Amino acid sequence: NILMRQEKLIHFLQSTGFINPQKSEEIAAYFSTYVISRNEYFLKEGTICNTYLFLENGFMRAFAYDTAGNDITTNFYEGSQVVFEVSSFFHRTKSQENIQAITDCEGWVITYEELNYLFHALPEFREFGRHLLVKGFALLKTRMLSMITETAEERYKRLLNHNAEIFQYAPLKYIASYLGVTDTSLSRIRKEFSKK
Amino acid sequence: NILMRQEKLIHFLQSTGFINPQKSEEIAAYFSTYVISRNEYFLKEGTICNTYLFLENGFMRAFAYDTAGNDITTNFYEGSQVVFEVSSFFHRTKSQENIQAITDCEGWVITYEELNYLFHALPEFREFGRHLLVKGFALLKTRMLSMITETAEERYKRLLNHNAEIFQYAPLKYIASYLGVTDTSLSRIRKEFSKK
DNA sequence: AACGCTTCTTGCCATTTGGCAAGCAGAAAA
DNA sequence: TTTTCTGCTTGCCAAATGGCAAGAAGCGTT
Repeated sequence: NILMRQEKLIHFLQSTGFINPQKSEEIAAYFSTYVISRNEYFLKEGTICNTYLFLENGFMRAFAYDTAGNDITTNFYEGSQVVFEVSSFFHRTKSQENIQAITDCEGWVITYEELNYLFHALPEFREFGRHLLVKGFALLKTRMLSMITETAEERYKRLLNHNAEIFQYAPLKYIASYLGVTDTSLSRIRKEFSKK
Repeated sequence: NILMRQEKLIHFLQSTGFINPQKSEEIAAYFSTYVISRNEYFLKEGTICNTYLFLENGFMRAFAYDTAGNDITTNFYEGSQVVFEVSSFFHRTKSQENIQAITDCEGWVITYEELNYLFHALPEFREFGRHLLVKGFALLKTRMLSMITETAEERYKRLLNHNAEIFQYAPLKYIASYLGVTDTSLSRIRKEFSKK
């Protein structure tokens, strides 16, 4: 039974308080199942992000290449989060980022057209969408401030406290570039940290 | 004549292509004039941001305090931009940031209630609002990537190219914390840069 | 004009982080 | 099983950035 399996999605839709249980099920019905294997791409740079994914299980990461060709992790995603490239999705422009599964993943998706239809038809879903967007914005601002005011070790601790599970699945180099240090430095930071 | 003086606002409303000239004037009519003198606060931390400001002339900056009590500039604003703290405004929560005029400023404002009314009543204004939000998000992502991949000197050059006017009005220390360096270092970077 | 205040620069040295390369261990592939 | 590849660590040294304090320069106020 499909509805049964949408439990997490329905719960997520209700989580902000904008959408009541009945509407949640209604909205969830628009979503299709989505699975992706480890190392496969959800989004490739140069393409337009057309899929709005609710990630139910698994881990993913977004990354971009800097001018020297280094792979920089820009974000990590874990279960019960939405995954999409905001700018490409809403502005219908080519993405500058890649999004890749770092474990096998399962989730639920709708297309841009479907989402837009729902936004126009359901004010509460619109509010919900804006809430997520604003929350993501605020999170990024916090991370920016952390990048300016904290040392690499403090940022490491912060990630360890808030997203400990990432460390079980992502190789060190992915985490290092996310924290804004080299993998060499992160290895040393981790060594220092383990002494304490 | 008020309408005359709203030229910049009306032009701004049309700039994304979502709002036609007639609707622009209609929407602009909801805005009230706003003036603020140098060093005065548009928003103080601990209060809820209730004002959506279109800045017509002047320069402002947002800043927060880190755990050591240092004042960190999180953003600069110049004419023909909107100024508000996204998270506080939309989530109705206390702001963790301050926003301050760094020159005398003039602009146009609406309240949260007015903006919300317009969002619900006018789909095109809603689109416009989302467009700005997404654009701000994308800009912050770019800045984050720049913070990770570029040296302080490169970030300095980038700011100089994109927001040269800021340098005429903001003291060095404001710019330094925005770039993620100390004012001492920025002074040296600037010295090195001027040699070339 | 004189004073106080802020801003900016600079010297000295410490700390943080990076770059490179070697080595090791474990996992995946053959 | 053997081979190959990837991920992680570590030593050595360089580069970037910070912390502190002194001094110079500019600005506004009285």
